[in-house]
Amino acid sequence: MTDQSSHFPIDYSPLFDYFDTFHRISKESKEAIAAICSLSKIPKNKDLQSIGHTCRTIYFVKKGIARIYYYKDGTDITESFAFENSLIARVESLFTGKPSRKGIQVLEDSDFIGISSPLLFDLYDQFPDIERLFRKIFESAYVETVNRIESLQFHSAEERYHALTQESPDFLKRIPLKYIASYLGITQVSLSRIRAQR
Amino acid sequence: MTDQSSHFPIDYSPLFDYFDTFHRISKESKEAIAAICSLSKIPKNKDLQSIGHTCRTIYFVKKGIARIYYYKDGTDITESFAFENSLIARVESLFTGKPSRKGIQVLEDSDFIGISSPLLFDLYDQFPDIERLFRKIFESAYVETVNRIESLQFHSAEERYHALTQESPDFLKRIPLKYIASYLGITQVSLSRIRAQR
DNA sequence: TTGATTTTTTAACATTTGTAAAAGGAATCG
DNA sequence: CGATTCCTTTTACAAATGTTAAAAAATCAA
Repeated sequence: MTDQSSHFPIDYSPLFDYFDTFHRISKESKEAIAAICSLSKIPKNKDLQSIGHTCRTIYFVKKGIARIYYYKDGTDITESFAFENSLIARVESLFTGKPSRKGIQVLEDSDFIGISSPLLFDLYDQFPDIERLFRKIFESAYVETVNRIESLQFHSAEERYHALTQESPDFLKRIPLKYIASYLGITQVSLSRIRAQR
Repeated sequence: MTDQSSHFPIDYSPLFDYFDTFHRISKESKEAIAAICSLSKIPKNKDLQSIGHTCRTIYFVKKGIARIYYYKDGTDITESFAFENSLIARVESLFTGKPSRKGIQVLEDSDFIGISSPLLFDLYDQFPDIERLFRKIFESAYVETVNRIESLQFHSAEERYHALTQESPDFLKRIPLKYIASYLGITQVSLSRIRAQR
């Protein structure tokens, strides 16, 4: 446990409110989940999880923003962002057990509730409602990812940028453009050009 | 039930062998799944599922190839392919219950085992091992999709083409290039150009 | 506040990819 | 077999995006 994590009393209500939007679970199940959580406070620009380690924690963003990133030929690329009241994990490592080539970096001073994934998966046997809850959560994330493929596969960079600004104006206010560019699959220069026209 | 589907005795062994690679389920669970399956034989170039309908069937490809496709500004775009011994479904409709803008077309004379998804989801309550099986199947599909995003987000068309030819030589042998082009996120002309160099 | 650092924009040019049209090949069907 | 249709390649040109470098703007820290 680092000095950034703690087992001091945590307010789990935002997490459980989030869970409720997918599937309601019993009081006992909530207690079982609470027992495998810890709080992490990470300052701006620091890594919550570093590249090369296997993903063994699913994070709920209580406050702040995080991004999953990796390097392609030395260039920093953002795979995804997570705002308040959402989960973030490097699923390609979480579900395969392999080390991740990706890291999680924090873009503002942020608070996370970390859920130990090995312990969580153990709970599935005893609490079927927890397994169902996370099944639904990841099914929903899967759908989002499929829709993102459609966006990358056959929308122009300009279309993707405008879709982003309309759907999530928060992106522009809170995330540096250099990170948004690679998220959209383009360079920072291209993004500047798109923003300049009009 | 169309004339292309039947409830005549089906050989489920390829399906259950496939399931076993994810999670072993009981004999009773297998029987319960078999009870909600039907066989579909679809001739080359016909649609297995047409655009506009809600996805209520998960298909296992026993023989042949299928692709999920849609139209973007009048252009036919392939989202994904499925070969023998894999599942295919329009998940963005399956998990949301909304009508799909996508269809499933068959590229060779093909045989499918169709699993009714509403009936399958009903089985989850009675057979937790079935829920776990499909949880793992879709987690795995989710991981594939995340990896595909990485490919589309920051690999050039040429890199994507060469990766495809190396990983799945079957693609080139069995799938028309016009479908492969849009799957890679490029035009047919661009693909021809990439193939021509060297 | 000031100076240093980081982020964003701009410019010039190279490369990749798209578009449209035509030609060549391959497959299909009577 | 021949004719038709569909698939793939090629060509020429246009548009989009990448690369590199520098300038401008914004942010950060002392």
